[in-house]
Amino acid sequence: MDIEKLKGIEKKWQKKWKEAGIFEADVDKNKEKFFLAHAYPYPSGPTHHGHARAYLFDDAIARYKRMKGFNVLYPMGWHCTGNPAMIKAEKIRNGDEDTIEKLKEAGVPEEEVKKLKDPHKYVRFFATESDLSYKSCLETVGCSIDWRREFMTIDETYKKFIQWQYSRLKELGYVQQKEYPVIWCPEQEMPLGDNDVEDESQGAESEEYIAYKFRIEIDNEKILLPAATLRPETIYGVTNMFLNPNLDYVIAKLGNEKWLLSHDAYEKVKYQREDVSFVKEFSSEDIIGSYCENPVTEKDVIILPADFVKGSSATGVVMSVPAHAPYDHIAIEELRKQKDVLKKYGIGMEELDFDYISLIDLEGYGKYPAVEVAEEMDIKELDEERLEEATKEVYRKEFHQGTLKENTAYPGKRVDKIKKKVKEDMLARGLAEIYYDTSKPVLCKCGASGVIKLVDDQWFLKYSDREWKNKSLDLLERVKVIPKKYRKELNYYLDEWMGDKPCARKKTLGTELPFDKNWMVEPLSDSTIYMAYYTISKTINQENIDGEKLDSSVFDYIFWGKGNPENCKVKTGVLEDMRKEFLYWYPLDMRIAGTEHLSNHLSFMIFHHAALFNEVEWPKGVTIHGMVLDENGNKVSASKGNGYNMKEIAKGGMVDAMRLGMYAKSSPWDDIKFGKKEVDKTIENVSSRFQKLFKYVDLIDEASKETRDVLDRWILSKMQRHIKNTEDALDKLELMEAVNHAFYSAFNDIKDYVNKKENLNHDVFKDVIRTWIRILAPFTPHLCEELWEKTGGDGFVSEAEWPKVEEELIDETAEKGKELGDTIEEDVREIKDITGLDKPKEIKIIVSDDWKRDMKTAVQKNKELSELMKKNKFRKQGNSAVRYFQELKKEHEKERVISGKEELKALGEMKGHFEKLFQADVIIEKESESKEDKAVKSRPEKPAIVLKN
RNA sequence: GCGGGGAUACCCGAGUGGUCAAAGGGGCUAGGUUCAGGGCCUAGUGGUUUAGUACCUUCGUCGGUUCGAAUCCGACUCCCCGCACCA
Repeated sequence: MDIEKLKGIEKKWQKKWKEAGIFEADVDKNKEKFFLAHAYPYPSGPTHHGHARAYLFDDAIARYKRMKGFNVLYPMGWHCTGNPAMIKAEKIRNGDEDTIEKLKEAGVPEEEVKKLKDPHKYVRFFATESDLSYKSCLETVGCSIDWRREFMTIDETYKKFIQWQYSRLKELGYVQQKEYPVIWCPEQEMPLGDNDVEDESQGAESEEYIAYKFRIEIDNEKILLPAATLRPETIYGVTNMFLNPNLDYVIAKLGNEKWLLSHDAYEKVKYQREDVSFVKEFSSEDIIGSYCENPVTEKDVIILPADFVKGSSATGVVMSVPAHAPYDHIAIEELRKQKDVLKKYGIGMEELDFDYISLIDLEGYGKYPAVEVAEEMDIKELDEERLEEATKEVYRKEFHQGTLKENTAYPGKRVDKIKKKVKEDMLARGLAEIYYDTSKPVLCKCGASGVIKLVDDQWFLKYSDREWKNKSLDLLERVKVIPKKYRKELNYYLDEWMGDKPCARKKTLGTELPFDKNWMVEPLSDSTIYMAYYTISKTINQENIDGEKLDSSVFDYIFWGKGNPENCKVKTGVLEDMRKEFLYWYPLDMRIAGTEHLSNHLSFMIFHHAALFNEVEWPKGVTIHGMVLDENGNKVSASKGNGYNMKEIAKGGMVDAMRLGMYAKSSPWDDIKFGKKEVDKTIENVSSRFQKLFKYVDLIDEASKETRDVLDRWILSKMQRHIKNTEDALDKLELMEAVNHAFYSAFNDIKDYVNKKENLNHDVFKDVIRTWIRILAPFTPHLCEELWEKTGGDGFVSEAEWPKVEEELIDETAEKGKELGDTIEEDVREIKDITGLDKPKEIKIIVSDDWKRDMKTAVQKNKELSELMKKNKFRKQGNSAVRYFQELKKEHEKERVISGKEELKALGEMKGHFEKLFQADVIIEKESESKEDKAVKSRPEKPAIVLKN
């Protein structure tokens, strides 16, 4: 057999598997089921070997479980709802060259690219309909999927399933409508995600300011100065107000109140409230130098000029708290020096002579932390960057460690604990309003400036609901999380981090909310319990059930057993079948997803299962897979072009080599560095071993029959251990460990066996090879099918029974004997090195006497010297016995000691091998019968060795 | 900032109290397979040392617990990942 024959091997077996339908899973009450579901892929672009790795994890497990006798359900669907495909399609429609070029580079034929302007075509192309698609990728690498259950999330039938889910969640009170601030493009009138804004704007968030309404009278009219801050508690420390004399301000009517705002702020606030109208332009210079009233303390504070106040940030009205804000402190210091400015506004020096008001106690600082930090950092002027740093420092410390003083309404309270309450109190008293702004300026890719818009009819999933959270935590507690380290993180997300989540969007590919046709279900929110859909999608596909027939009563019956099947539009028998499938396959045994999905898909799955299903139907396992990085540590991705399309690898017939390499690289949940170069190298390396494997298989026929010697017994014993170790590793999902045992260790042993054995034992060798093929089958299925067939296996190896460990073949003595042989080889080599006796004519191996073995066993049992020396067999050895005793005391080994007879036998059986290896006569003798001086040096399992010329 | 994870020899990467100078792979070195190369095989790959031995130093840094630590505890330094309405 030649490695060349590997070409085409994948296709050959994939075709046979398909024809035989061996991965199609149906209800079988006589078999235990195993249901695993990988996160269904979002087909946004071409696939590569990075994708393959994630799914190969599942495949090995699915194949192993199948061989272990489980009825395995391994399905796949396509998550087509969402925006990226829509946006890409739109770009193609608009002739965006970059997008088109990238697709061509990735291998999309020119004439196809044009067709992808339709988002539905786009997702189909990358889901199933091309060599670049996910389906092609999964099929090419040999994933053992039941394709009859395939579906897309834009199928009418699936949409009905989603609508059922959302109706029921709403009935449970878990879906609610409320106000919500979004970053908004005023030009396009749509919310802006990070993908929609220029790079420098990415990461911008909506920030909730509290605007304190300072009061002033202008022309006998009460005007409010809304000073916006993120630190509501500092209202007690305000010494003055800052307005920018060079900025455009307006007076605007908000409800019944008149506010003074920067022009920019006025434009923004219109998106946050409906009752906003323009009154007039206003020059801040008219009131700089006058006083306004702090709404909380009711004290008057002076309005000072400040160039640094920006119109684009918050309201353009700034309250100054110099004791706790370095910026304010430095601004006042600066102003004190600017006599001409003060004079211009008629501000007397004495008016700047106010004391700072300290309101927060902070350990390690005096009354004015802001002043101290500014001094420490040696900030003397309005150096924006460094003041920003200082501000953060003060803010952080005061927030986490500070306590409010007597001059506030919250004396003794920790800032971090009371902040929220201060805000609520002030809002309740009508002294302040919420004002939203972006954390940094947002520039939309269309060129417009983003603003915060308050959407008032957004639908939310109420993940903040304590009862729901508790139920979900209860579910999590029963879930087996692999690897364990992610449980903590998951627990944190569920318990603390997750809040209400908007679950609907205006514009997206997907499903309408059943109770509000203005909204579509947001793409993450339709991927929560789809594993349940796999249990029925087979029937839906086969019976060609129309979406229209799937109203909520159908799902009520299938998933809850509620209602009367007679009243459903689906035929009763079919409905019963679906119900049976669901009951049989659920719960999900293993859910696989990437780490980035912990805080969304996986958490959502837990929440939604907790809400909608009985405890017995709750998912039982969550497993994380890692991703593939290239040699520079970058994620392998279609846009970077640093990945292989699987078809390229399949051409050489090397899919299995790549599979094995991937498994061996690291644990499935860890990231692996596996760039193109490394893929090439790995394939080269593994395939050379495959070559050897073929050679071994060919050897079987030439092998002769013999009685089983120590090497035969050893290799059989080792194979039992390899079975066991592989099995144990696979049960823990430790694929790397499993491959290390099943492939590398077994390979090394078999190689060793073949090298050392003079005449192969036909029976033994065949048995070994056939065991080997089976434990390798989950990893390299195509290759193993080929070899299985060649070695006369029945049917498919994919369906073969996982080899059972035959306890009676585990032979410790043979293992020890073989080890002994290895040690002797090593020792002889070493002695030759040291002595320079390069080609000894004779090698004497002197096996230690039995009293040494007895003493070793005795010492292992913690016997004392005095006790032992009472025995004749030790006493007659005299001093040698005492010295040996002391030597043994230093050892920690607790392994069984083999007898001198066993040792002699094993060595005898390997004598021929030694003679061949060293090209010398080998003499084996007992210590007591040897005339060599060195004989006394022999130890149990460590014979003395004498080389002679 | 919040939460989670990590630091192991030239490189990648196992290893959670003694059996650890530390798996496996790669690289490198030497020898062999006898004609070029590759492939394959064998051995070596912290240091000193020896008829097959023993000792010393080492697993981010500094301390601690222990008869004994890469492994446990504390502090520190550095790195990675997630922070949502987006798949």
